Amino acid sequence: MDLNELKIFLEVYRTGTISSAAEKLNTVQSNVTARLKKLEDELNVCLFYRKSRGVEITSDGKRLLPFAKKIMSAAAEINAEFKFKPLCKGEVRIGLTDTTFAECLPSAMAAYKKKYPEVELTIKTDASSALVEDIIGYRLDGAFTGSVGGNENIESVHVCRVPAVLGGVKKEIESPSAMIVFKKGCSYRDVTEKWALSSGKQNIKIIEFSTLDGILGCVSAGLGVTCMPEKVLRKYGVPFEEIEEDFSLVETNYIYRRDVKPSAAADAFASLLRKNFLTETD
Amino acid sequence: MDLNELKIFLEVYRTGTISSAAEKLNTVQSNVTARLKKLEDELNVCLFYRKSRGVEITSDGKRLLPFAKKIMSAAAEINAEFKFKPLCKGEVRIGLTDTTFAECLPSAMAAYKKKYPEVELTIKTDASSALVEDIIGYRLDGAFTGSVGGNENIESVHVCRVPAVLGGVKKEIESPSAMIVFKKGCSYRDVTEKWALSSGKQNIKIIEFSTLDGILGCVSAGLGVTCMPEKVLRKYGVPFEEIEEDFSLVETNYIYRRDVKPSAAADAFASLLRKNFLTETD
DNA sequence: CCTATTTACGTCCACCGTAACAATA
DNA sequence: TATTGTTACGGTGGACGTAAATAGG
Repeated sequence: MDLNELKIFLEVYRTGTISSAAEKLNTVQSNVTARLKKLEDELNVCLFYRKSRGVEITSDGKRLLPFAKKIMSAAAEINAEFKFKPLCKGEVRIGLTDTTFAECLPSAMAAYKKKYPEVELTIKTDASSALVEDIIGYRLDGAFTGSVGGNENIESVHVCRVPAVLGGVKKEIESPSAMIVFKKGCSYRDVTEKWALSSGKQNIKIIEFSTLDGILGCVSAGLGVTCMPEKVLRKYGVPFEEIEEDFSLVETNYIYRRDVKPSAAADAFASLLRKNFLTETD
Repeated sequence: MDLNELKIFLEVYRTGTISSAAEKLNTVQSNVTARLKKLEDELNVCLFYRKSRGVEITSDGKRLLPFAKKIMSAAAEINAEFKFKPLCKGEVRIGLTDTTFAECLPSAMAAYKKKYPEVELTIKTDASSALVEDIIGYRLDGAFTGSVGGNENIESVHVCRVPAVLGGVKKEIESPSAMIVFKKGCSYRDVTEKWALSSGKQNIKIIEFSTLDGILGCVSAGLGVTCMPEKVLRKYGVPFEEIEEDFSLVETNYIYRRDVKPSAAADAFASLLRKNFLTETD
C-alpha cells in the first residue's frame, strides 16, 4: 500500500473520471489507471466500474473511502505539524553559565514563553566546560558558554565578547584576601585566576561557590574579589575596577552538536536569547 | 512521505537501534539509515540522536510518534477490512427470475443474512433478458438467469438444467384456452411458446402477468396453461404433465460482468444460492 | 575487538510519460 | 469525431543490498 495510491483513488472518486484526476494530480491517464489497478490488485477487489463516460465507485470502493480519507488527513497533519507550525511544540534544553543567566535570561524566557507557550523549556546552568559535556552527551540542545576548546563535534557561533572587571569592596581590591569564584571550568574563574597570576597574587586563597548570589554576597561582604561582567556587578551594587584587556575579554558563544539538526523550537529560543544578549550588553 | 518510512521510524524507535530494526524489517542497516535520513530531510528535523550504542529519539522524534502510529494503524485497518474480514460488509445486488426466486431464494437468503449480517443484500426479480441488461449497466453484481445470448462482456457459469412441465387443470391441458406467462424475455415463456408452436396451438391467447402468484393463480383457476419447473407447480399444487425434452429443458446460469471482479460478499452469496439451487432441484 | 552507524557504489524494479489502441456517445 | 479508459513500451530515479570505512567502549 502506498499513500500515493490512496491519494489517486480519492481524486478519481472526487472527479469521477480518470482523466480529470490525472490532470488534477499533474500526471497522465495511464499512470492513474496503473496505480488504481495496483491498489485493486493489492486489496483484491474492484474499486470502480469503468463506464464509457468516466468511472463509478463500487461497493468495495465505498468501503475503502473512509479509511483512505483517514490516512490522507493523518498524513496532512504531519505536514501541518512540521512544516506549517514548526515552532508550536516540543522540548528545548538550553544550557547557560550563571553569569549569562543573570545577564539576560529572565526577559528572554518571558518573551519566549509568550510566543511559544507549548514548548517545554528546560534551562540548566553550569560551568562552561560542564555545558560542553552536556552538549556532547546529547543532554542539551544548545548552550551559551565561554570559549571552549575546539571539539570537532561541536559547532560554535560567536555571540559577543565583553570585558570582565574586578569586583570587590575598596579594601579588597587594593589588597585582596581571596578570590571568590565558581568551580573549575567557569570562564570568569579563569579570568580571575589569570588576573591573580598577572598581578603576582597567585597564592591568594580561593573560595568556591556554586551560585552567583553566593559569590556576590561574599564579595559585597568584603571577603574577597571576583571577576565578572560589569553589568552583573552593577546590578548587584558591587564596586569594581577595570583590569587589563589582555585576559579580561570573555567570549560568549552559542554551541550545539554539529551532527544534530537543531529543532525549530531550539533555534528560535537560541536566536531570541542571542538577540537579548547582544542588546543588553551593548 | 511514505508509509514504509514511517514503519521504519517506528521500528527504530521500538528497538532502539538501527541494526535490530533492520533485522526485524528484513532489510539491511544501510537501508534503514537511508530511509530515516530521507524522512528527516522531508520533515527537516532530526528524529534520533546517533549514539555509540544505538540511537535515542529526539524531541522532534517524539512529536512525530503519535502521528506515525496513527497512520500505521489506519493502514493496518485497511488490511483487516479487506484481507482478514473480506465478507463482513458491503452491498450486494443480485438478480433472479421469479421462478428461481420461488424455488430457492428464501432459504438461501435466510442463511446468508445469518452468516454475513452486515452485508446489504438487494434482490431484484425480472425476466432473464432484463437481468442481462442490468448486469451490463452495472446495476447488478450478478444474476441467475435462463440461457442468454453470448455477450462478450458477460461471464456465464452453468448452474443446472431442469425440464419444464406443462401446468394446468386437466381440462386446460387437454384443450388449452390460453398461455399464462411472464413478459417477453422470460425463459419459461419461451418454453411455453415453443410448446404451443410444436403442438400446433400457435394461435392460442396469451395472458401476461408480472408475478408468479398471478400466473399460478390463473392456471389453478382453469384460465389457461403455463410451462414451469415441476418443483414450482408442486409447491403451488398445480397439476401438470411432462412435455417433450427437445424444448423443455431450461438452463439456469449465474452471470456477471467479465471486467468487474466480484466482491467477496457477492461471490459468497452467489455460491450459496447456487448450492441451494442444486440441492433443491436434485 | 566487537558492536553500531555511515558512506560508497552497483543493481534492479517500479513509477511515470509517450503513444497507439479500443470503446462509447 | 471527441472523450475516456487500457495496453505496450522505454527511460530513469529511487530503493535495496554488498562491502568498506568510521566511531565508540
